[in-house]
Amino acid sequence: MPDATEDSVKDNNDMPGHLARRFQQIAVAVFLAEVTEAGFDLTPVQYAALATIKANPGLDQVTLAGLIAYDRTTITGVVDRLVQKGLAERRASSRDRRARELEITDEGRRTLRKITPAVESAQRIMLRGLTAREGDELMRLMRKAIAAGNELSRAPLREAQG
Amino acid sequence: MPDATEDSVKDNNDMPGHLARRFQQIAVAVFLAEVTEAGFDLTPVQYAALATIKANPGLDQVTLAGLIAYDRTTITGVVDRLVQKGLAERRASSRDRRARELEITDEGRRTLRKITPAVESAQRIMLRGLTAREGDELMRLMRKAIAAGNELSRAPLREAQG
DNA sequence: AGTTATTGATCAGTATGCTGACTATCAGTA
DNA sequence: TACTGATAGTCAGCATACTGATCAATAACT
Repeated sequence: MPDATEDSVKDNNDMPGHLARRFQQIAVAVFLAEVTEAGFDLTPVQYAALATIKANPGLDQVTLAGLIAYDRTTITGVVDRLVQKGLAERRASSRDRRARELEITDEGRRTLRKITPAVESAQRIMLRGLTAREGDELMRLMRKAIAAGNELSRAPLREAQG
Repeated sequence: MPDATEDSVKDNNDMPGHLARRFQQIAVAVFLAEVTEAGFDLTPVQYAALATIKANPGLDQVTLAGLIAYDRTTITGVVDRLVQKGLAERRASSRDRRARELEITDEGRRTLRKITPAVESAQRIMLRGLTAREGDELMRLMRKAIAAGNELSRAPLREAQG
């Protein structure tokens, strides 16, 4: 029985930060379970990076980081592992010798195509307690809160520049 | 300009998992910014653990993990750091020699009391893009989704046993 | 009692994420 | 052209989180 006397501390369930951590924790677990069961070895971050590389061939790492709101220091390791698995390639840019151009490999494309059902299944499972309308509303509210707080983390979302 | 031809991959903003990661990322950044500005050095996880230890004196690490839905292997390091900072104590249990009983120290109590405004401020800031009603609704939907997915992660929420 | 199963805690290993620093390179300007 | 500032990428260090293993101790069962 919790000792709540003179307690200015709210219950965890009233803390959006705690709920966010918990929801994300479940989301990651569901993603990994579905992807593993489908026979693949790819984390949520690696999946997002690979899909973004495919959609934006030749992009550099900073752009990739901005498109999915990672820290640029995290991207280094993520791309390392994608390259090591043969799913992506990292080439020196000809226009800017500081930059690396990223490309998806055929194997990466194949993986992405075959993994999609598992990923979509995962998204459904993590919302399975909600009605379709509630799921949409949850996503809308998260999008809105995220938009307002975008600049507050070190890794804000950045649009690709034309 | 993204190449979306024949793309079965949905936009990131339609993926609850991605939105969850992003929202949590902002939540952590806001928490750390507020707490640091208030002059403290405590992570969200450390704060949650410390508050739970205070509310449940003498609890063991597995119980603590269950109350805030951490993995038990993560708790070891978190408690290590709380002890090292002098905010909590870890004692051998007399009833079960495998277990450690956790207690908050006076300094931990003092820290918790003084840090509370910063923590509450952080919770407001991470919802600042939403109306009060929307913030409540977001929390309600997250709670509902979390309840349905509780058993899907390795670290589900567990009630304290009487 | 003796065997088995379970449990509390820790550890090794891996993968995010972050801060802050550093190198190499590029861009703008005096 | 030399200087200044900004930028791309990496690295060291730290703190979550997870998987799977191990050890000691307890609980359950025969």
